[in-house]
Amino acid sequence: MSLSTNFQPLYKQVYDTLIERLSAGYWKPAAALPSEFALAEEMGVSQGTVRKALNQLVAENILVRRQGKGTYVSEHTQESSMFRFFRYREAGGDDLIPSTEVIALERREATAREIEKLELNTRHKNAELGVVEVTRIRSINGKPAIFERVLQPLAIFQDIDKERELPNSLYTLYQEKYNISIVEVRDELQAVSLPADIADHLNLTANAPVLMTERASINIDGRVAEWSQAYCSTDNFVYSVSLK
Amino acid sequence: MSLSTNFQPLYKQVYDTLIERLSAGYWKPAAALPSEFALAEEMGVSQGTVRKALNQLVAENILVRRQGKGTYVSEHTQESSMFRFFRYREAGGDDLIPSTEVIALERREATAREIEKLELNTRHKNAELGVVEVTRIRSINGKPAIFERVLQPLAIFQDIDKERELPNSLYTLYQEKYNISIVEVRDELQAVSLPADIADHLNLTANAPVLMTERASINIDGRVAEWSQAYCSTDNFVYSVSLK
DNA sequence: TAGTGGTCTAGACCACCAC
DNA sequence: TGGTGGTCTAGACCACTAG
Repeated sequence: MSLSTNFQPLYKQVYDTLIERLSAGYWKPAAALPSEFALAEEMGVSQGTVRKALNQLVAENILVRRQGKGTYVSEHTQESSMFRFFRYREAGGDDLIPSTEVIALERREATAREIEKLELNTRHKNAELGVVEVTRIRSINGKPAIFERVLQPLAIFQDIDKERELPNSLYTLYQEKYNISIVEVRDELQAVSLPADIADHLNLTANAPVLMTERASINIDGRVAEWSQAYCSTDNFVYSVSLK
Repeated sequence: MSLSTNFQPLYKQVYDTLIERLSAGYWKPAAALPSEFALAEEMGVSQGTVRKALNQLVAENILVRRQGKGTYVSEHTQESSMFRFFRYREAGGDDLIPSTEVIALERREATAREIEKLELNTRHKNAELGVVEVTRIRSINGKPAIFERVLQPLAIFQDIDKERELPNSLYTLYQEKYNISIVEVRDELQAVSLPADIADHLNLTANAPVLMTERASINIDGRVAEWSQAYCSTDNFVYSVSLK
């Protein structure tokens, strides 16, 4: 076998091993990892090589390091999830914290388009095609602002429709109960006329121009874990994003 | 004087020095920097410390490294600028390359809001408040899709209204002629009703829902270099972005 | 005081490129 | 063949944390 085709730097191999363990839930959220020297000895590399892999994971917000204490699995708190992935801001730029109310919850089969968006067909033949659809209203300063439908594949979130209560930011639940750590979201935005049936929920007139966002949320293992669609009035706020 | 308050790691000092030189145009776009060892000797640090600073600049797309050849200043080509900062995509996800037509060009005073957005007041008292406003139509597949107004402060872009021709992606011009390297853009998106005077330019009906984006473009020195506003129909495409 | 991560150095070896 | 960046190691010293 040729080595050149398979060659991976040691730090990359260490990185992959760590990702694998984190994906498998080997270390729980907020848990401390072994020290750099301990990991280095276990994997048979130098401490500097482990450090390089750890720094990469820190850059991806998967780990956090605290000088003098240790290296920890990032915890998706309500606040950090909001701050990181919730992109609506006041026109001035101030952060907004929405409150959230679930208005419907249904277990059903995914449609063809949803199967594609959730990449359910690529998993395996005879894949579980059931999903839970959660419909929520998110309010800002007490006023309804965002109408959102979230799709959760049952293949990933077993019996999530049996949860007693859904938190404001679902990602904390995903991490704690289902070993799903969202590390990336992919948004697609369009301006559309507000559908009449949604207008009621937002106290807006039908056909008002609203922002429609579709979001695929990516797990640490690189696969789509959740897909959602939202309608948002941008009369009082903006979708704010920085590209580097 | 206390050292602790001013303490900066060596690699950070090297980084700052390099940023300063790049901002000043000490190295031109596409130019090769000295080798790691040469920089290390010049700055009195080890090669590993220089490497850490260089890698940071590579991560920020400011430098590119080619194994066996050297380290170069990133060049803002038409293609790379488009791919990096132009976020409109077909619903399927394929890249779009717009063509661009300038329909108006005016030199005038900035309004109060524009002064704030361009941060002209923070530069110095008696700052130059003149701007050039370029109005452009960007077409995709030959059909007008985006109506855009770009504001260029004369304090940064001297006599830019005298340019014979403006390229499709302005950032290449900024880098080549004005020593401005855009390293970040901050977008704010809203859904609005298409104003009547703009509807004509886009062959759309007035009041159609369109995406309105406001963009501040940030120079390598961290300051706003350009501010623009655009109206875009999203009937056939989406604004696509990934958050990590 | 002991253990952790943070910085910095020096040096070895490899892969790639150009002459 | 010589110069460049890419990887890896080993070790020193510092700063922070906790008992």
